[in-house]
Amino acid sequence: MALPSVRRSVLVDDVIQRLRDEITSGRWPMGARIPTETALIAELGIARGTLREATRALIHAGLLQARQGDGTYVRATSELSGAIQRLDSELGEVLEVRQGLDAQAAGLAAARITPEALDRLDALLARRATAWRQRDRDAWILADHAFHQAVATGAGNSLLSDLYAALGPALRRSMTAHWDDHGFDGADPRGHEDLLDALRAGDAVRAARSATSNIDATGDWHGTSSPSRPGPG
Amino acid sequence: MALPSVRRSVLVDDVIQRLRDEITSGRWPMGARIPTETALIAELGIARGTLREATRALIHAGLLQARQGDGTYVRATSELSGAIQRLDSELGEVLEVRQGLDAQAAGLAAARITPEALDRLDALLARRATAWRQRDRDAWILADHAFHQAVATGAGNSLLSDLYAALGPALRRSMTAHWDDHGFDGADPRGHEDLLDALRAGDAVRAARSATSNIDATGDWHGTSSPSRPGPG
DNA sequence: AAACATAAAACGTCTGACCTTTAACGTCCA
DNA sequence: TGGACGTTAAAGGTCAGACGTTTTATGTTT
Repeated sequence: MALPSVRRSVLVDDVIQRLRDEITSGRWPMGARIPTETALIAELGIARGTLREATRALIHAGLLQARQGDGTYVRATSELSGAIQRLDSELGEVLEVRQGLDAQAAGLAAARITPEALDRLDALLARRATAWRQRDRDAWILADHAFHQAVATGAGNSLLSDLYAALGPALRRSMTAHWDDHGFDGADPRGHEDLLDALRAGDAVRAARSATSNIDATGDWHGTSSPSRPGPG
Repeated sequence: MALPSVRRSVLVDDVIQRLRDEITSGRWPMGARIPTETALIAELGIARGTLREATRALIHAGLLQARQGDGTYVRATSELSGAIQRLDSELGEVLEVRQGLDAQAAGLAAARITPEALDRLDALLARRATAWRQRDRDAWILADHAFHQAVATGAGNSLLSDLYAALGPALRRSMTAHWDDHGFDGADPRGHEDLLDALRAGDAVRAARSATSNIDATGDWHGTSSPSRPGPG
């Protein structure tokens, strides 16, 4: 017989899917405490061990977080972040990937970003500049990353946006580390005004070039970056 | 008390880490059947439920695959692939992300790829051309993807390479779907000779441009692609 | 009002049993 | 001899109950 087996689904997988749906659908929002094991057992009509296997899978995936004596909470809505962090890549590698995504995001956003998103980018750029003037490291990193993330979101590609978000923690760590090594001298005083202009003009080529012009962790093969200062920005 | 709790590690997490190490270290190679639950219980000195929670986590992550009545097998060495597939992104989105990674990979590879890798690229290109002449869809898709993957690997960035590999299944599905819609007419008869030339010359800018010149699922903002034929290539 | 003791609730782990599926073995018959 | 078939052992899947550990809330005391 070559019939590839009906493969009656494994109960645990159904439960995982069920719990996952509650999270991705938003019925269990970020940060919320999900029902207790006892409650879920009763509602789903399964044994505790089966439920625990399901929740453990989602905990490992990064979607849930269990706290003994307290409860289980929604920690994320995508498994990408956890998976990427488990690779614990080197900082330079993360920056290189970010650069590729940045360029693509900028190019796509030039054609798709909405006026409202452009306004938000403007505000984020202002916050970034303020943090710079005040020499506020954490605020600057946060604003810079929020700007880039907003561009990625403006690209209208949820996979791209999710990927960028998943790289977020590693990127912030990278930024902080770089900062601790070089201080404010190592960072880029320039803003992203040029990129924002390009997005406003709908100029994809210029936007893509601008997005990568002042980040370069590996040698400046993009040709437009200043060779002497390879800093995050 | 503000002491953020010593948080004595949870046993299951230790077990997960232990199993994960066996996989990533290669002691349990791809496709191998891992020891039986009974054996692992004895070796680790834990209860069956605890072990099952650990294995279930890795099963959901895509590293393991359990088959009732048979055993548990190593299915992958990275969790990225499973996480990305669970997003079930639209085909166009995957192609856009691929485009960004392609450009970055090509640019980096121009500076880092080894002569041996270049030879391999040459061979893959030949295979790709042969498949095209013989109108062998599956062989063509396989060779094309292998070429791109080899470029990504040649970039000397393991995160980039892993990401590209993780997108593989979705990309192949995308290719196949595109093919079923358009047949050989929709595909790109051009090869990647220009890209290979650029890599050989160490010309990063040309390599990056060439990598994205003939893929375009979203409008040809890269400026060098022919506007009339948006096909995978 | 602050500090301490107590109890309840939630997740963590263990034990043992039984079910379902698969693979391997051995037997039987053409 | 070789294939078909039935048996059986082994592996993962599910259930049930018990007890441990941690956190939070409660309530009492000083």
